[in-house]
Amino acid sequence: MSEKILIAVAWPYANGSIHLGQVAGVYLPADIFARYHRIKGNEVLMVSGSDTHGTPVTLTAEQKGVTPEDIITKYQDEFLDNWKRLGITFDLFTTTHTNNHFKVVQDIFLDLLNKGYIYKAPMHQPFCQKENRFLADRYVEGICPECNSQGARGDQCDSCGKTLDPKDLLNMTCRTCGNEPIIKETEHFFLKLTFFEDALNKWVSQQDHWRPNVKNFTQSFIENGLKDRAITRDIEWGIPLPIDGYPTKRIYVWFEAVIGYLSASIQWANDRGEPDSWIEYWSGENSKSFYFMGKDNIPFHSVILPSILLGYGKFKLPYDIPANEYLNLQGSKFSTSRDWAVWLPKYLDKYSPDALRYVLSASMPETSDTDFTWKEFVRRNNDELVATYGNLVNRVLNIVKKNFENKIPEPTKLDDISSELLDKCNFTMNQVSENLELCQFRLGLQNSFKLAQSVNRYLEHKAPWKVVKSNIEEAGTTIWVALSVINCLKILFYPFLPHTSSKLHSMLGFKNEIINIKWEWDSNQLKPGTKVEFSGHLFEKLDDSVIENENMIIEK
RNA sequence: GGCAACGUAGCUCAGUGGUUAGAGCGGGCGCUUCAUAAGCGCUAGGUCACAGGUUCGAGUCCUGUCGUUGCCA
Repeated sequence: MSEKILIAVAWPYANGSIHLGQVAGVYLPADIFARYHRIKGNEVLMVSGSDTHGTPVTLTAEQKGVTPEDIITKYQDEFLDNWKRLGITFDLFTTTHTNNHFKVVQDIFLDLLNKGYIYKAPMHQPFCQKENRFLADRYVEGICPECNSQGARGDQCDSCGKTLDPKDLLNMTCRTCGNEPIIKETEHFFLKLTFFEDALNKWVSQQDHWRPNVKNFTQSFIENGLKDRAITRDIEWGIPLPIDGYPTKRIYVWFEAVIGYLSASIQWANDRGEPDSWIEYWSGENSKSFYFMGKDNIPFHSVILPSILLGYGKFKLPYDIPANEYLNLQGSKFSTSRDWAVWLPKYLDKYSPDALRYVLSASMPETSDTDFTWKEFVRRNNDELVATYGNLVNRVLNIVKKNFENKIPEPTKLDDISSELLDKCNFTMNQVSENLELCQFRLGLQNSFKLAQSVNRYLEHKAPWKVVKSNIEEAGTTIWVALSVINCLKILFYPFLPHTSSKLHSMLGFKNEIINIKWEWDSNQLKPGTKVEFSGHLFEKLDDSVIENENMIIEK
């Protein structure tokens, strides 16, 4: 029976380009998972969108002298273009700046307010008297009380790295007008996380299928004591409160952004003209939800979102939260502000999407931080992707071209080694299936790759290029076996390397689109006599000069 | 300062308390030559950071030290 699989993917801030760290940790694993489940025959809903309401967005807009709308439009367009080129197949990639999202968030806010899970309380914030507004953390700067350096922001000192409370800054000034703000009392709405502590604790302790890092982190987060958190701010950019009397307050991003998964699901259902079709994904018996994100986002999905869902009461809690660690760049964390990154749009302008998908899948930070270097990128592309897989397809199709008039040969009797190799296809399909369902993407890729190596070994042993001179039937059988396994590789690699599998699909003589394939393999899928067509190498070899050139760009 | 994670082959990384610690790449030797100088086989290479402890048994669990990184105040 087919399942409903909700794939909820963390929302990128719409104030800068996507970098490879985000691809490796979030978007690529989500897409591999989605593609697998789709061809497995499950119904998949994969949603995400631009996070448009954080202070990063307003700050970027002010720095560039444009409106926040200009910024989010620009990056929303860029993200959509990037997903298309890299092959990240969202069912909907929306933004948090839509009427639908506003309405869904406000409904939930009201519901939780009425039930007492949201309450009002006073707090103290910096206030600029000249501009007559409260200042978000990043809108104030001053002297760091820790290291005495100038220019520390309200939330953090860039010089010593300490995180700060704005009211501790010395000589605090307003970042836009330069005046000294006062500390003023204001009222805010708080989410009563403390109320859900016991329920959360019980729920988390039962999640034995979670990754250990996610479960451990969440448990210690809860054991350290949850605090009710303010979910409103005195700002202009964001979602207004759905109650009278607070025209200058907005709902804070970390409350509304996680609700985006729900509002996006509703939007998706409306857009396809079946307005109730989202419900099964959120509350159906036969549904499971998976939330993909980087490790910095774990508590938002394992504590805050579940609290909101528990309070609202109608929907299932996350089934799994396969958060990844970080992909570092040459040993240091990717950093947007320091421009220490490899940017996805720049990458896609120069190199192939599947090369990146392969390299990042092979070194996906599933259990610990991993490292991206251009040297390793070129090496994996050339020595693994091109040499083992690309060359395999190349050499086999070449023999078909030279000796079998570009037609799939007719097999005769199979010897043991041939049967064993065909058996290994079924074995690998099951193995990789299990890997992917457990979100072990790196292992799944490795196991698929082993099958490609087996075919190379098989060819070495059978030497059809020799046998063809004396016994064309036997050579034809060998080539038929090799082609059958290559057809299996096409399926196995499809979640990882969709563009390549698509190309291979038509090379093997199939006329339908790749999306119509199933996660099912049978050696009879290849029909002897079918014309195959070699339409160029699957992968391009990269010159070593790429390493030097790209290193110069990131270290500029 | 507090907390957490990590430290395994030259490099990048796997290793649910249980044989002699693994893979890929790189190194060395050989075979092959259909193929994008690709492929296949063999081989070398480890005090599992260090020191204690628990255990019949520790890379794995505990304590401490050193080192790296991240998060928080």
